Amino acid sequence: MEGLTIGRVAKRAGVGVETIRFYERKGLLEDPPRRESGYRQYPEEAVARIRFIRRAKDLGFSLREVDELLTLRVDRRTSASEVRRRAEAKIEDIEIKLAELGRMKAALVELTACCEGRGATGECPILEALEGDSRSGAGQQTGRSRK
Amino acid sequence: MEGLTIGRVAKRAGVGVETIRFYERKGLLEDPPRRESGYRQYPEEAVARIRFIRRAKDLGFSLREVDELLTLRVDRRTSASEVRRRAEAKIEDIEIKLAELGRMKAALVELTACCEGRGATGECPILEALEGDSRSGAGQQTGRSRK
DNA sequence: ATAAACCCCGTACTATAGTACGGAGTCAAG
DNA sequence: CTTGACTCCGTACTATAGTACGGGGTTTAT
Repeated sequence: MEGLTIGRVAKRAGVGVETIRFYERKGLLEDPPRRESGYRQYPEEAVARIRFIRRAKDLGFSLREVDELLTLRVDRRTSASEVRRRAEAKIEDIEIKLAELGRMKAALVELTACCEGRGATGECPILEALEGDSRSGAGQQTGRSRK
Repeated sequence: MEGLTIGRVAKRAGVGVETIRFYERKGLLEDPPRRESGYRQYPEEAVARIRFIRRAKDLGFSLREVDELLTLRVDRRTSASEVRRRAEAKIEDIEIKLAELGRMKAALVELTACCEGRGATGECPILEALEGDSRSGAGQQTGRSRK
């Protein structure tokens, strides 16, 4: 048995078969070799690639951006300096995300501290925690009406 | 002039007017008070709230998750311990994202180092950098436990 | 007081990222 | 050699997150 079938890859990567074919159509996964029967034969690395796509997507990158990340490599068409420039841009994107996630986490941590400190009657929503502590009172009332 | 018009809020938050109405329909923004003419009147805080929604979305949270983040507050319907539990779950989500972003950044940094070192003929794609290094840099302690 | 700019609402359309369907061929076990 | 699971392909459908449109009323700047 040469290579993995699409179903096996899907299972290992934790996605559906359809998703793999979809990524292939989008150019995120290159077309794998086929058996005579037409069945796709994937190398082991395909699993890592798909997992990467998933992770990046969950971090707020679009599939287009993921593709840009994945094709960041030095080859005959792309100079090292060009790759470097693009990689640095991506690093900056990531640093912004890291900083914002950090702030968000800090706000949540403060919020849990809030819960600890007061009883069941505080307010302390995340936005206040984020802004530092704007002003007291003035709390918006949430008119709950889920769509 | 009492409060901001939807257009002003949109401009300050960096979104379109339609997006604000959309968030309102989705329950992410509560229905603001109106003038007699029917015009929405927003308080200043609405801008921060919309910016928060945008940031969180760019970090890979769905609008539903953003809503969950925004409604994390202690009020009469929600006990402090419940809020605490939910907040802690969110903190864990964020820590996972932080760890993955950290790894991704490390891989990109290694990639740029690659570009530096070799000429225009290397390969060194991001997946290799990710799988390859394994034990240098990448300082995030991910706490692989849980779930 | 008039025109430009803004806002109202509902509806319809778009892009992204999948998911599902269905008829046909293929593979692995019993 | 048959059966059931898996694969092929194209097409169609879904959910999410907006965007655009169009016919009106309202504000505001000249």
